[in-house]
Amino acid sequence: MRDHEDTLRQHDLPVTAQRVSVLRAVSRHPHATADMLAEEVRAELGSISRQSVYNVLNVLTDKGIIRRIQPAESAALYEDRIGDNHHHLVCRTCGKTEDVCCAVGAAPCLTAHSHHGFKIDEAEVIYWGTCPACQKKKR
Amino acid sequence: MRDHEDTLRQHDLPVTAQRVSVLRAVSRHPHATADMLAEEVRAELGSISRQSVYNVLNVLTDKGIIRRIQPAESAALYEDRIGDNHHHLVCRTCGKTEDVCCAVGAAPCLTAHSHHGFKIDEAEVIYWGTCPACQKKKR
DNA sequence: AAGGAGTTTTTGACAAAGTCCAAATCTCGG
DNA sequence: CCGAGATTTGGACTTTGTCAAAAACTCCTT
Repeated sequence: MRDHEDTLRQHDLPVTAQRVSVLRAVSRHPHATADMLAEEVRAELGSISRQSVYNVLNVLTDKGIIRRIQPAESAALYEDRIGDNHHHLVCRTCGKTEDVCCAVGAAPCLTAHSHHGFKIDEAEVIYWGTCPACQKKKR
Repeated sequence: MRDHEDTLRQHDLPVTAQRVSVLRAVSRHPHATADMLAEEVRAELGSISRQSVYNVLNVLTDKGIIRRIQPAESAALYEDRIGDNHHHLVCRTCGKTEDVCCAVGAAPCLTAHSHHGFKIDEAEVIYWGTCPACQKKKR
């Protein structure tokens, strides 16, 4: 938690209980939604407004302290782990989300021939499939 | 339009004016939202309910006749072009979306070492960047 | 340690994108 | 042309998130 306070200060963000707690929650629960994180924070702080959760998540995302991923058909998910260009694996049935190391190497897909004059700054990859548990259920 | 009727029959879907018109609209405007498509259909048919647009789009997507893409921060987009494993390039500033041929070759990313026991069936890639027009404006 | 400027948090209204449900309408095979 | 079954409609509702103004807090300065 001290770590988290330091992180905030390093980014010139005033330290508040809400921010520290959200940061802790994200860190404990990678791939959680804003709603799930709000629950976590409430368990710790007693209460927090929905707006604050969004405020904090937006600020942290803007500063690059956390990363937001938004798989289709789902609310945004947040994670701690940044700067290592990993991708995600999402179960079509239950939504379970896992990290996947970059298949090809380092920032591979960025090699998209700078098509159409676009200046590309990120390649987002989501693998869709069925998780082990859901594979079993269906059979 | 005849083509579209045939497409529907081939998939055992009763042919309705709404379906044919939505299909035409998607075909004319790749990367359009449900809302934009509803406008198009209204221009052609006079009217269509919001629910029907969603019904039709969902059915067509389920049958694999069209494809739905859902970039972060945007409503779902629909497109005609399927089965060629192409990806997308989205402008962070104006949302403009373009097709990109698969950078590496054929279904490349699917090589994600079937991690975690997941059965992967699709690799979705979105390249984020800035389109030429927005690059100019910013300077 | 107290004061105050500038941020954050809170509250409550609002918006966009979809879904749910029941009633009305339409399609297509016989 | 009929009727069973699928589709379309309209309206309420849900989810996820943003806006704005007032209250509360953080942290720098003294």
